[in-house]
Amino acid sequence: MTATIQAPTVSPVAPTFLPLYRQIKALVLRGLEAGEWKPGEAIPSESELAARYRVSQGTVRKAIDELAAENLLVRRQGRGTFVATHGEPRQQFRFLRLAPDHGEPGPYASRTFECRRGRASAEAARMLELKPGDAVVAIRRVLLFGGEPIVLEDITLPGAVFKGLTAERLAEHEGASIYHLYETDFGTRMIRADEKLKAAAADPTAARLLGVAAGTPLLSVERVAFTYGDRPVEWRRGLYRTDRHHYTNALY
Amino acid sequence: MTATIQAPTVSPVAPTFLPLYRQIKALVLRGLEAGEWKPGEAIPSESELAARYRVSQGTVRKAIDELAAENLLVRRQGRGTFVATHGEPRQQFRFLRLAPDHGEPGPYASRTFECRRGRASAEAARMLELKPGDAVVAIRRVLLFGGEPIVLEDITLPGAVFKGLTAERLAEHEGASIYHLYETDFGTRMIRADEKLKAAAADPTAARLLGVAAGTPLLSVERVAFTYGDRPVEWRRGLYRTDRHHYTNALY
DNA sequence: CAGTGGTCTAGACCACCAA
DNA sequence: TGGTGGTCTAGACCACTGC
Repeated sequence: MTATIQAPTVSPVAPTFLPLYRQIKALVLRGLEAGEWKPGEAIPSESELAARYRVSQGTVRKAIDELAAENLLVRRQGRGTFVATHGEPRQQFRFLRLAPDHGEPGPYASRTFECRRGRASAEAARMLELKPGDAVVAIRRVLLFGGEPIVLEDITLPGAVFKGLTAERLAEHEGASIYHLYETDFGTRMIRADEKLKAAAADPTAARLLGVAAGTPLLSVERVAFTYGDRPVEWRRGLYRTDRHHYTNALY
Repeated sequence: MTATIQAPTVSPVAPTFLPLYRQIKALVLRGLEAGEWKPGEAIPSESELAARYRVSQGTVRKAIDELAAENLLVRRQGRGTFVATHGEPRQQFRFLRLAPDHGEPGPYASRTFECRRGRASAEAARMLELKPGDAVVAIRRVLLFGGEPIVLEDITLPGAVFKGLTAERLAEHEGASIYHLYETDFGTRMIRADEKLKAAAADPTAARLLGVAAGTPLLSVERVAFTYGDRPVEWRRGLYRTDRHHYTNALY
């Protein structure tokens, strides 16, 4: 059988042949993007999708395999396949790679200093693919571990997407992942992020907020987070105290 | 068919059921570990392995899929499946995540200052799972990009594994990945590494070798690299200048 | 052209979960 | 017990490589 769900896009250089399971993957992805199934909900069973798309279950399976490998879906044997969410404890710290040098991680908390609406700087506009002057939301907060301030973060969001975001709403959400808030209150699911790390000296403000001396070396983590279709929806810069913590990374 | 290559290990908590393809994977892994096929060489075809292990080709395929996903094997359509190697250009910088802030990466070079044999410190012993006082090789070198010194690295290796390693041998190898040298000259293939990142102030020595002022914030990258069976075989600490470069990371 | 990996199918059966 | 994902098989055909 050489069923073709949609004619393979003929583009220069790129693959001249799009496997059926990739087409199915694209269709499921479109459903996810359109919100056909919400985060935490189950998508239809493999056999149901196979019937819907007129392909074998094995083909659907391979499509879902890839989406699960990309952390967009979560398979649970005997129960079904679910749309991934940042609400579950396991996903909570998926994007925060900080670990204590010794012992177990202490209790986590966040303190928001600022949450105001403003206009995108040239840099913010470039990072978020906006036009300079477009509306943005700027958040400044500190993350505490074991009661100690460890991370100072400046988060910039496109104002058009995050309309009703206030300091109060953030405070209510205290303790949970901010990505969960994006998901539940703004229908925006984070799926991927790029980070650039540097070492930087603490300026007086950062030094005060983190409780270190000015000039102390800090780990600077600049992150752009993306939702479906590689659309950037968050730009943040974090300054990490690394005297008793470190940023972990695994290479394969 | 419910063929069982080896009785599933009955262990507490752990899976009470080991799928056939995992057993095949373990067997292929054993072959890789034993050097049955050398880096860069082709392993037997899927059908050949299927016949050898008395399973279907699909089962072999799934085993190889996982090994390829872990970068231990490389599939090349129409040609075969090959043992991964650090010798190919594509693998060259797999473990070096540094990128210039602007423009293309400049030409790469390394300069080795020191390569001496010594005894493992308590810390080195812990990192490399040796006993304090065991033989080690200590290397100090600088990595240059576009002629500028950017990284200062101290590498510690278990002396028992790296017997004939000298500064001369390192110099001859100039320009290529050091992991390629480990592979070709010492039969030790790096497959995985864990990194811990911190910010640190440049001490006088580091400052001199990197051409910055003492106290300049540097990115400290501590890495333990592993070979088959999660055996640590390299411990290194790098100090990165991040005034015009940054460490990149992708989160999924 | 032969040989390799890559895709797709159809069907059987197993492991797991919830009701 | 029924439904879900997970495994395994056997066979067909396609895409790619090298001779």
